[in-house]
Amino acid sequence: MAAVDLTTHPGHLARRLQQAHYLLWNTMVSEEITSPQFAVLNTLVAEPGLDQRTVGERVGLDRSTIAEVISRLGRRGLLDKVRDPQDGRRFLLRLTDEGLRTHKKLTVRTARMNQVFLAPLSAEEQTLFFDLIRRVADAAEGLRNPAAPLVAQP
Amino acid sequence: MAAVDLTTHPGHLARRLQQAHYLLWNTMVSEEITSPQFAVLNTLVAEPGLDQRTVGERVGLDRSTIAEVISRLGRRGLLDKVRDPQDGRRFLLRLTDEGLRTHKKLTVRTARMNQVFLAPLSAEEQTLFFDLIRRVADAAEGLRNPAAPLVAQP
DNA sequence: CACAAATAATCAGTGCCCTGACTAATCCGG
DNA sequence: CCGGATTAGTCAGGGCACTGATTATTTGTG
Repeated sequence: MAAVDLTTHPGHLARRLQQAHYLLWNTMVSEEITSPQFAVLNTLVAEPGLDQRTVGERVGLDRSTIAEVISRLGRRGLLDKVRDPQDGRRFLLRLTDEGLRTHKKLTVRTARMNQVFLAPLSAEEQTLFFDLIRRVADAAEGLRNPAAPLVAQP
Repeated sequence: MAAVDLTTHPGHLARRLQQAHYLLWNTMVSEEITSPQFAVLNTLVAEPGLDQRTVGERVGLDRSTIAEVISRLGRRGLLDKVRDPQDGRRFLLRLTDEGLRTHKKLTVRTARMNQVFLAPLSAEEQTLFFDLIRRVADAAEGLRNPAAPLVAQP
């Protein structure tokens, strides 16, 4: 009695979507480098010398998780970590040559994978897909920190 | 150079969407019972006496993960596990009264949470949101097991 | 200047998620 | 009826994700 239909639950759908993506990534992109790891590499290609916390902010990972991911990338020799001489709390991150090469290689494969992943949708639907997901995710994230409400609510 | 825009990567978006959902679930539904745990409870409300593997299939979890989730629910006294007398490999699962009560309570809260989560979208957009995600997830899952192609590809 | 508040990173603990290797039970063809 | 294939579940191992507590450094104020 009273069981609900999970296919109308966005959380369930989100989990399934991510699982599907994980699977495809593993077969089409890399078994060593994961999608969050690629996101970190990508961020450091765009902005070399960022500190750990900021990288986490860019890719959407909390302080603990980003530390683990970076430690793995460091162990694989894809990035270097040095204390910020200006601020002894920070570590500054920079890709190694190997890290840059890896990013380049995976960028190509990732693009291919995205095409396959989104193939079931038409071009307009793909745009909509991005837009809808982004709006929902952004809104939920906004609830996290009440922040300064731009408009006063009566 | 050559960094890509992660906001056009479905995998990145899917991860962010799930994180946002996790957050909202934690604050609006339960800090003890997780969304996958609720999915298992829900499946057993609909079909009491299912075996572990089938429950995993229903909610989209592999044999290892479903075993962990079920072990946690068992420890909390929300379900019972008994050997199938007909097939000694299987365990049959059934909610306890406490499990049923928990499911009922969370069903209400989950519905409220889904409303908040989807609030940024209009009714038509919500329908589209489900449809697009489902199609992408289903297609990717289909790539997993080649299965029997219904139509011959020339 | 000194001390409290804030900040960057780590650590411990919990839970989800997968693969690959293994055990135990059942099924099926000879 | 018996031995090989299949199937349900476990276990080891790696990675992602969060919270709460702790440590080290910096900042900001009296």
